[in-house]
Formats: sequence, C-alpha cells, structure tokens
Amino acid sequence: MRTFVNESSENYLETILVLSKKLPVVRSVDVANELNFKKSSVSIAMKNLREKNHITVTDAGYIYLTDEGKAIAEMILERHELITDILVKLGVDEEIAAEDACRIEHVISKESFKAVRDYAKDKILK
Amino acid sequence: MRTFVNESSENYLETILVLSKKLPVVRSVDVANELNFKKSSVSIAMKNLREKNHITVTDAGYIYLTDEGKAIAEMILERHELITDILVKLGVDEEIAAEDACRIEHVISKESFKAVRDYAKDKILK
DNA sequence: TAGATAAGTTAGGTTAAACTAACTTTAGTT
DNA sequence: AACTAAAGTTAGTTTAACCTAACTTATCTA
Repeated sequence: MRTFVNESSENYLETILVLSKKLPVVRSVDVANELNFKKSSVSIAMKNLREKNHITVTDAGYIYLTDEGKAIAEMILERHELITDILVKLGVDEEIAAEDACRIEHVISKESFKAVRDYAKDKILK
Repeated sequence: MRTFVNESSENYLETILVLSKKLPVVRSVDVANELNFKKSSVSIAMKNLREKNHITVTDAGYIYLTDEGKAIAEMILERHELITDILVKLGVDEEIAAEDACRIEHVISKESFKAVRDYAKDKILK
C-alpha cells in the first residue's frame, strides 16, 4: 500500500529536489520558472504540499522538503533517471526519453519499477 | 506528428475494440459496464468520439470504430499487450502488470514504444 | 523619498472527466 | 392497453489543475 500522491504533487516535489541541487535556496518563483507555470498556480500547489506535510516554507519563502516529501521526490527522481537512461540506451532520442520518463515515472507501480530496474541494471545498463 | 487523442478517448476506443472481439455488438451500456463508469459518462464520451469521427453509432445504438478510431484502438491495444507481456516476463504479477500497462500505454511516445518493442521481441519475449 | 521591480497571495475563470438525478424512448410481458 | 425494464440523453454538480487579473509587501535604486 502507498500514501496516495497525485502526479501533479509528485512533479512539484521532484522539481523542488532537482532545483535544490542547483540553487542555494528554492522559492516558489523558481519552481514556476522551471515548470513554466504561473506563480499563482505554484502558490496554491505549495499551500497544498505544506498542508500534506511534504514541504516546509520559511518566512523568507524558502522551500524545503520534509522527510516524507524528500522520500517521494527521490523515488520519482530515481525513476526519472533510470527510465531515461534505459530509453536512451535502447536508442531513443535523449529529449524524447526524458519526456517519456517524466510521464511514466508517475504511473508505474513500485513492483513493476523494481522489476524493470533489476533487469535493466543487469542487462541494459551494462 | 500525431493527431492528439487524450488518455480518456484512447481508453474508450481500446475498450470498444476489446469488447467487439467478445460481443456480437457493442453498446454504450457495455462500455459502461466494462469500465465501471456511469452510462451518462459514456453517453457524453461517445458523443465526443462521434464528433471526432472515431466511431459511428447506428440507430440501434451499436458502436463501430471508424478506420481512424480502429487505428488508434489497435495501437493502444498492441501497447497494452506488449507492455503487459514484458512486465510479466520480468516477474511482475499479472494483474499489476496489466494495470501498469493500462497507464503506460497512453503516455509512452511512438519512438520509445518502438525501441522497447524491438528490444523486447529479441531479448525478453524469447 | 518616490517609484519601480520582484515575490507571493487571492479571487474568480476554464476545462476535462467523472458524477447524480431525472427524463425519454423502445421493447417485452401480462 | 398498461406496466416494467433497459438503454440512452440531458442538466447540473464536483474536483483537479491550470489560468488571468488584481492586490499586498518588501526591497532596491534614482
């Protein structure tokens, strides 16, 4: 069983994690720029993530993942990277591979991902 | 480039194709039962598919795929079956594999699917 | 200090895809 | 002929996730 997190929330969490590796701090406007969303949309999304305890936001507006939020973000990011790598290895254009990974990462089950990962690590990704 | 068809429409078309192989004729109510949707939802969806020329509906209420609708349905069904087979071969439980296939089939690109299919036919599916 | 810019919030709009409820139409039975 | 059941339609509701527009607040600069 898993705590239900929808695709949209997963995407925001993943984006926050990715940005936190590139920027000293992550703000709503950074997320909006990265995703090409309007800041009002991100504002509401951050409010929801706060209510679900997936992030905390400081008075200065800096966004941090909670342990739970980070766990989700890291899971999604691992999927993103692995699925992209597999597709590229199979000959798919890098950009298309990343776009596909970005959608598949949210809909594949834990069990299937694990099976694919174990197979690919051995047989596809050298 | 591809004619944009959303996930919901693709799912209806695939369901119509699957049912047409099991039943003498396919009606709205059959689709509703198969998908566990209300008949009002299916009624509206069928109107949309009719307007997009993906299906025709006889006076008696029998639903038939147009060439275009059938092409989409067959593409999705091929994906469904192949993705399910791959996951099962990798050790995923049959039911979970089918559920995952049902989501992935709508979001994977033509290019990635082709790459996965070519690889799997050779290396995974014997 | 006044004005501009940047960041965030709030209110209200849009769309898609499901829903419920209530209606019509057709066919089958007594 | 009247009743019932099944199928389909229509109107209106809900929810999620985006949007625009307008507002507040804080900082920075001429």
